[in-house]
Amino acid sequence: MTTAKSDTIASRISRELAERIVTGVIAAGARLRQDHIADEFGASHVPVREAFRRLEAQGLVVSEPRRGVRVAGFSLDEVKEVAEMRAALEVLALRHAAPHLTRAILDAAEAANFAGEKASDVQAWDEANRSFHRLILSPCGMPRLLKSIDDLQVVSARLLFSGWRAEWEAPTDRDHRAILSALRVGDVDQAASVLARHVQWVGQSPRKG
Amino acid sequence: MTTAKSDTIASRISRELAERIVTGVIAAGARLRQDHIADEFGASHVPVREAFRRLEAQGLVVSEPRRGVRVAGFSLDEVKEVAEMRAALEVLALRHAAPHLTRAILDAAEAANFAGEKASDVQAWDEANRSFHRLILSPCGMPRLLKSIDDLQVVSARLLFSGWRAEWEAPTDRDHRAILSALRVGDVDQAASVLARHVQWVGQSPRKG
DNA sequence: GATCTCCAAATTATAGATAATTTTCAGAAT
DNA sequence: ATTCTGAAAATTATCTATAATTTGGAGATC
Repeated sequence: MTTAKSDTIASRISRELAERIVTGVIAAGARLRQDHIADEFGASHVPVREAFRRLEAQGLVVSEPRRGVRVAGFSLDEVKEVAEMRAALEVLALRHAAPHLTRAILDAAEAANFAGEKASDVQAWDEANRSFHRLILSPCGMPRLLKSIDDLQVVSARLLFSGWRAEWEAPTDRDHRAILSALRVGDVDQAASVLARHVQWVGQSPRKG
Repeated sequence: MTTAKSDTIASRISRELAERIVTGVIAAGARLRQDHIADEFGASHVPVREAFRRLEAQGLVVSEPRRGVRVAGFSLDEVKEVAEMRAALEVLALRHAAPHLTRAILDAAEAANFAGEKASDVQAWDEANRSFHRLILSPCGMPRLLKSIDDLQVVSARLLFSGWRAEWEAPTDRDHRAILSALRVGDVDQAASVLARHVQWVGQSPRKG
């Protein structure tokens, strides 16, 4: 819960800002002023600027040379774009991960899915959903690919938090189950196909679930 | 040729360092020391640090919290990984770009391809190759996707420059031609399939063409 | 009343200085 | 000779100060 003691200030700031952006505490398009943020964190603006660069790399903010930094907007088009990228990359990761998936991993993924279905708020569901995907994709052993997927997933999460918020109920995740079933019987194509559809569906309901 | 006058120092430094890394002037694994680089550019280390963050985002350097920054290595595995990511993303981009491709664009791509075949050094060939891909993919209208592809292409280029160097001759690019032919007759699937194979081939010859 | 000009305030970008951490290496102990 | 120990040197991370640029708006002009 508490920040890992010996982390750099810049990374602490970037994590905190990322969370605020994803959860909608800071709205899309809002301008981020380095001095104000530095004040708030009791730091100087130098680490704040570095945090900005990281957020920029993740696609959470956009920065114009001498005109400052603002939270990246997310139009329907952008959401779809991210969803399609995720679909393409997650399918790639799954194909490479499949040969290394063990019974134990699939069981863990099933547990994560179950946790998601029992989640009482968006945060918990998101957490479980993330775990599920990470569990079945990590064994691909492609760190750069996994990093990209992770960044895209973070951006996707903005949609999740913007759409609902208060009233929310966990959907029974048929897709996840179908993916697991297919993987258990070694039908990678089927699993990949469901995964692709699943990821794109997530990016399809910008107003209504 | 001269640096765009009113660019920020940080971005000038990051561009310059990126070029050195890609062309192999700075070797993989080499440590980058902020003060030394700052001295060399006649700047302070603050913009150097920001440049580091950008290079990190592009995957050209890796940074460990208080232990500095070093040029990212590129093992065979990493090269393959990047190639596969490129293949997946370029195919996605092509599928979205295809409906917007005009005769004029395809002609321009053909010209770029021709320029590549006549290129006398690696640099020129790389430039032409980049143009070709950019021309046929840009019309997809997905800026984030294009940015990702661009970053991956930069990383791929390291391989190119490391492998050859002095003696080098431009290959007649059958794949590019095949892609254009397929696109001209509207066979997107065929074009996508050749493109995927093509991109992965590039990442396949780490020692020998 | 609307638009333009120019100055003040706010903000970004860079420099220079300082604190904290890691690396290096000489010398002691085994 | 090899492995520890510890202090000096190098390096990273941060802070404070300054320069340069942009933003916002008051007052003048049409």
